[in-house]
Amino acid sequence: MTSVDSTTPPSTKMALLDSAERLFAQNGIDGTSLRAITQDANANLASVNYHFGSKEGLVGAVFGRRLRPLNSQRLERLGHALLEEDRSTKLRGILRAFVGPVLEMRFDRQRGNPEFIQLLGRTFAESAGQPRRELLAEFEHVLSRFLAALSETLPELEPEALAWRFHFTVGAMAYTAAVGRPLSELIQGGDVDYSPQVDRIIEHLVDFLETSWMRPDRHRDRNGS
Amino acid sequence: MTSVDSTTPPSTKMALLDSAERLFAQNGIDGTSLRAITQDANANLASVNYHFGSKEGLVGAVFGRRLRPLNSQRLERLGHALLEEDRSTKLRGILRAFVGPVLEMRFDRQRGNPEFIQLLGRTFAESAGQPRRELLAEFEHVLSRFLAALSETLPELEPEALAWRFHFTVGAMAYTAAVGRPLSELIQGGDVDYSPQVDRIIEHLVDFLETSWMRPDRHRDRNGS
DNA sequence: CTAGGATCCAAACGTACGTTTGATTCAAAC
DNA sequence: GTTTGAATCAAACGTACGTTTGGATCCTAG
Repeated sequence: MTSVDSTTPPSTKMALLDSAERLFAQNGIDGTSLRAITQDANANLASVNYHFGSKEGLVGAVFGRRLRPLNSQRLERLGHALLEEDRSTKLRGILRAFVGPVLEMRFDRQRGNPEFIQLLGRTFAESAGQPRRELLAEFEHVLSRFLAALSETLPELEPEALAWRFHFTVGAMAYTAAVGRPLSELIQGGDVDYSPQVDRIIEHLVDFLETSWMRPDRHRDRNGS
Repeated sequence: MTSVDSTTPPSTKMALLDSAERLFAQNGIDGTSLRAITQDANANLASVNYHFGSKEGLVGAVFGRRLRPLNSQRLERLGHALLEEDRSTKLRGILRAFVGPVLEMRFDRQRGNPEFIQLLGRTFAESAGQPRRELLAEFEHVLSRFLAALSETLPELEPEALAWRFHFTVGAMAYTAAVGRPLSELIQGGDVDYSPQVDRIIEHLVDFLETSWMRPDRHRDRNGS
């Protein structure tokens, strides 16, 4: 379930990727030692440097393995969404194409890799202001495609409003993916399994976002500070 | 400007807090060594353990110094907002009381401490799923007060919808505070100073949130999975 | 059967970390 | 003028880290 390719035999390389992904998500990248990873994967300490060159190489491999399929799926769904005619339906489709794959990978225990998404959000927050260049490059194409789609669907929106709304959209999604349960419950210390509710959570979020995106822009002639 | 109390002489203790806050925000808590902090503060390596007992003690002091005033300000503004009669105005007031102090502290170079907010968001993301207990305890009271206020203002909202909307609200705010500029610009690598636009950003976010909060709940009889 | 490349492994290397120690400085109290 | 306690300081302690090394082991092609 954890290995991305179930046909190949369980190689040391894959075991290292799986262990690293899980431990990175739990304790952070810097907080995870190669000793912990290799021990978890039943591999030798030197195996990481042999297979990936360095710890940094391992980090890149962990991200690349999941990020490529994730973004492909987003773009494919975006393509379908753009075929819609009704404006509201199209908007919902775009938003769903953007947040769906991430939240499914986060909450769906069957097909998903919850820990990778947690790692993704974590890494993004850690690098606030100046994200890892590799990570940003991987996203750049996808983000611009979605921005273009939203701009076409809501042509009356000014660029500034578009930018901020997209920003808040990413924020709500990333935070949901990173924290994984409502804050209110986090306080009470509950322990509910949210994996059966994936689609419900996605609909909650898409509802939340769609409403805000449809709102007319009121900031045409205000001034800050 | 950085020290919280400008009347007292520049003590080693305050210098350590200031340096730690800045370096923690830049490189993370684990990524910042006591040697870096004490060097930055022109203090001796052992001074941290003398004044704060341990590195963990220093971390707690860094958070406590800013968190107390921040949450006091939130509750005070919440009190004023609750005096409003018009529902929409009251809702906007509550949302502004919640996100305003954080974003002002993030973007306002005059009165604010941008780096602390960055540190806050970062720490929250790092601890995804199981935040630092101290940090959560500090917030618990504030969060429940805001949840109660929102529930009273929008009594027709079901608890689940309320919980998720509040969750998305925190997400959009936290992400904005952590990243600090629109993603679209982050890709292009721009270098605009957003500090003069504090109020504008807050209004964008409050608009975004208010619209979603006002939406009627449509999930009364759906089922997940 | 055997060469040779890929893989694994135990051990060690140098570096950086948080913390502790014991001496030293300094200013107020008596 | 002496005492006392807080504050500072250089130095060292033990631990953990990422990486390197060089030999052992495995597997496959010739």
